[in-house]
Amino acid sequence: MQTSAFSPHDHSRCITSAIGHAQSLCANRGVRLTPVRQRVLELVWQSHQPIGAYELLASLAKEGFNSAPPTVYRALEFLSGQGLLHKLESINAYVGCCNPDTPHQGHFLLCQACNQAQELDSQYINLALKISADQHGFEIQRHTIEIVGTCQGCLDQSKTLEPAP
Amino acid sequence: MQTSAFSPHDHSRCITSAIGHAQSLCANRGVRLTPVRQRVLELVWQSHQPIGAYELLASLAKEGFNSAPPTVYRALEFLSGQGLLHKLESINAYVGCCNPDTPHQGHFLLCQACNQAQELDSQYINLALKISADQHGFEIQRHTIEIVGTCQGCLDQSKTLEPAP
DNA sequence: AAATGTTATGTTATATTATAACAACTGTCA
DNA sequence: TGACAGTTGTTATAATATAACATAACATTT
Repeated sequence: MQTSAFSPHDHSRCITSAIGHAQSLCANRGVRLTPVRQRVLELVWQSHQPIGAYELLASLAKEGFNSAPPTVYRALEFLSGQGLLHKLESINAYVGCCNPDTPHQGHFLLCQACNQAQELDSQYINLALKISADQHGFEIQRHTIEIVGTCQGCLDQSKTLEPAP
Repeated sequence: MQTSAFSPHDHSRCITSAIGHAQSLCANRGVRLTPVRQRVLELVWQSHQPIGAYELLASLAKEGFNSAPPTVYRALEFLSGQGLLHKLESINAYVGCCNPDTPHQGHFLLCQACNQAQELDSQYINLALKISADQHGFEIQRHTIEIVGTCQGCLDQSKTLEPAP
C-alpha cells in the first residue's frame, strides 16, 4: 500500500523529512532557505489540509515574524519556484510537494469531506493531456489538474454511518 | 477541420447561436434568462478571451445596468449553474460553454500568447482521471482541468517571426 | 575591513476577486 | 388579492494578491 495523505500516518515524520529534504535541495541549488521561508514550508506541512496565505500569515504573526502580506506571498513564491509546494488554484490554498527534485505540476485529489489533498503524478493523465494538446497543435507549458470528490476513507465512513441510502 | 476558438471565424454567429440556444434551453428548463443574465452571457461570448467579473461589471455599468458586484456574480452563478459558461479557476475568468445541454466541466487549453481559451471534452482525459481516481478509491464529483501553453496559431506566428531560434 | 552589487526583507498602500446581509421589487398562481 | 418564490437593489465587508519603494543582510572583490 502506498503512502497517501488520506491514510492515517505519523505526520510529524512527513514534516521533518520534507524540511530536511528542502534544506539539502536548497543548499545544492545555491538558494537560501531563510527562516521565514523554512517556517512557511513547515506550517504548510504541519497543516493536514491545504492552507491559505492569510492563515499562514496569522501563524507567522503569532510567532513574531513580520506579518504583512508580501512576506508570506514572497515565501510562497520562492517555495513554489523551487518546487517545494504547489498552489491549488480552485481553492486558493497551498500544499507541500513530496517530490521537489524533479519539476512538475502534479495532479490533485481534493476531498470535500475531510478537506485533505493527495498529489498524484499519473502517467495516464500526463499522456491524455499530451494527446489532447497534440490534436490541437497546442504546446503545453503548465497545467492545473484538480479533482474534487470524496476520498476512500470518507466514503467508507459515510457507508458505515448510513448503511441504507 | 473542427471549429476552434483559436481559429479565425465569424464570431458574431457564435454569439447569436449561443444566445438563441440559451434562450430555448432556459425556456425548456423553466428558468428565467432575465435581461441582466442574458446580457452577461452575451458579453462573455462577445469577448474573444476569457473575461473577468469586474470587466463584465464595467460593461454593464456603461449600459445602465446595476453595477454592484453581486449583480454580476449572481448572473455568473446562474449561468454557470445552467452550464452556460465555465469559470477558469487559474485565471479567475469566465468563458461561454458550447455544449450546455449535457452537464460537464470540460477541459481547457489556455494560450498565454493570444489569451484565448479552447474548451475540450476529451474522453482520453476523462478516462485518465477516472483511472487515477479509482486507483485511490476516490469518487469524483467535479474537476478543474486547465492546460496553459501556446496554441497552434501563435506557434506558427512565432516561427515566422523568428526563423532561427 | 571597506566598497560594491545582489538578494532578501520591511513597510505602506492599494488592487483584485468575491460574498454577507437585508430590503425592495416582480411574477405566478391559488 | 394575497401569499409565496424568485430576483434584484444596496451597503458593507471579506478574502486574496500585488505595486512600489525603502532598508537590511549577505557575498564578493579589493
